[in-house]
Parts: sequence; C-alpha cells; structure tokens
Amino acid sequence: MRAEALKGHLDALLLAVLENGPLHGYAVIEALRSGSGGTFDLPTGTIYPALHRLERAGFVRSNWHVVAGRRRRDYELTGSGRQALTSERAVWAQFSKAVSNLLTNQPWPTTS
Amino acid sequence: MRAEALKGHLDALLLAVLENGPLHGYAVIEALRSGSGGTFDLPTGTIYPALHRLERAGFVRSNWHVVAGRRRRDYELTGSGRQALTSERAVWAQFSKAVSNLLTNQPWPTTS
DNA sequence: CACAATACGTAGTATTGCTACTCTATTAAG
DNA sequence: CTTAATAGAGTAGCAATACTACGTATTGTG
Repeated sequence: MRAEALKGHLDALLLAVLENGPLHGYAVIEALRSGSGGTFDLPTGTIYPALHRLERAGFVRSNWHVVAGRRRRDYELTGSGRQALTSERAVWAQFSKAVSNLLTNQPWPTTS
Repeated sequence: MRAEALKGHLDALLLAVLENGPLHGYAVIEALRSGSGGTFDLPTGTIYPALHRLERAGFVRSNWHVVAGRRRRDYELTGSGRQALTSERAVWAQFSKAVSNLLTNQPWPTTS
C-alpha cells in the first residue's frame, strides 16, 4: 500500500495502538502491521519522527529503559492524547463516510 | 475538516465525480461539496492544479467551451481514468478497512 | 564469523493540498 | 453608474508529512 495515503491519519493510528498501554517504536510498527492485516508496513523513518511529533504536541510521553541489553523508549498516551484520539476518531468517521459516499456516487443521506 | 486529510485521496474523488459525465472545475467543486454533505469544501487552488495533474497523467481530457460569454474547460474521464478509478476504489476499500480496524482496536478478521 | 533481527535515530526529498493572489465576464443591488 | 456578488479559470509560494537512504548498536543464529 502506497502509504502516502496515510497523510493526516497516521497520528490517529499511533494514538490508537498506544491506547492499550505503552509500546516502544519498534513494537508500534508491528502493532500497525498486524492490526492492519499487513496493509501498513511502515518504515522506521516514518514512525520515529511521528512519535517525536506526538511527544512535542503533548499527546504521548516517553521513558527510556534497557531491556536485554537493548535500549528502548516506551511511549504512553497522555490525557490530552486520549482526548486527541477521541476527536481523531470522529474526524475519521466523517472523513471516511464522505469519501465512501463520493466514491460510490451515492446521494448524501438526509439528516431526517 | 482539516482537509490535509485528503492527501492521496483527492484524485480518486475527482475521478469519481467525473464518472457520470464531464464537468468543469467550478462544477467539480460543487459536486464534491454536495456529494460529501459539505465536508469537502475545497478551494480552487486545490482543484485546478489537481485536474491539470490528472490531465498530465492521462486520466482526464479537457475541452474548452464558451457558455454565456464565459469560458469553460470541461474535463472528461479517459479510458485509463476509468481504470484508475477502479483501482483507486480498491485501494480505498483496503485502506479504510485497515484504518477503521486499527481505530477500533479490533483484531484483523481471519480469511477463513 | 557473518548475518538476521531488534532497536533507535537523522538528513534530505517529494508529493500535495492550502493560502493568497490575479484575471475575465455577467448579473444584481445601491 | 458604481459596487458587489457570482461564475469561472488560473498561478506562485508555503507547509505538512511520509518516504528513502543512511548510520549506530546489541543479540541471537547459521
């Protein structure tokens, strides 16, 4: 999958995979791959900068550990990260509905 | 709607609204707005360059007309544009399914 | 020992939608 | 008549962001 299609949605996915507990970058990549049935197989050059972006934005917090001789940086959701995830879910719902409707040439449902 | 979310999907939407017959740029904007229930209200600076891009790619063909003293440029789908639309629909189906699954933290359905 | 897997990272590039603007022509309002 | 609104096309430059291609280590496996 041409993952440029992700533009604007990656942050939501990252927040979502962190919702069940902290993960380190490498584990995030695997969570995205398995959770998407292999559709999203993202390179580290995509994930690490994105996680740093989320940290700068205050949506995640990171902690360094050393496990089995390897240094790890775990990311966990903050309160505002949870809030952001909620709003991203709403954005996605509206966005995907709009795209799906246009792609199937169906009339927009009336709000009756 | 943060319309940067469109990145990578706009071309598919443009091809889709042209599927029922040629439209000029301004009409494309209105078709996207009404077909999305107002979600996509895109500026001309987004639409015109995108249509030109699609023409360079060979997915649409344009014809100039003069209607009521105003010049118009109609865009119509080409054969390869129709093919591209078909494949874009498949891409969207897979993409949206993957995102939805990740956002709802649901396991990927087995292909049994 | 070589190599794959695990784990972190950055620099630079390319794509692409957006802002802000220009230009023409018609029509309605004052 | 002037002004604004609507229809219609367009560009230049900006900003966001995912990607490619690197570089650095450690651990486990052949």
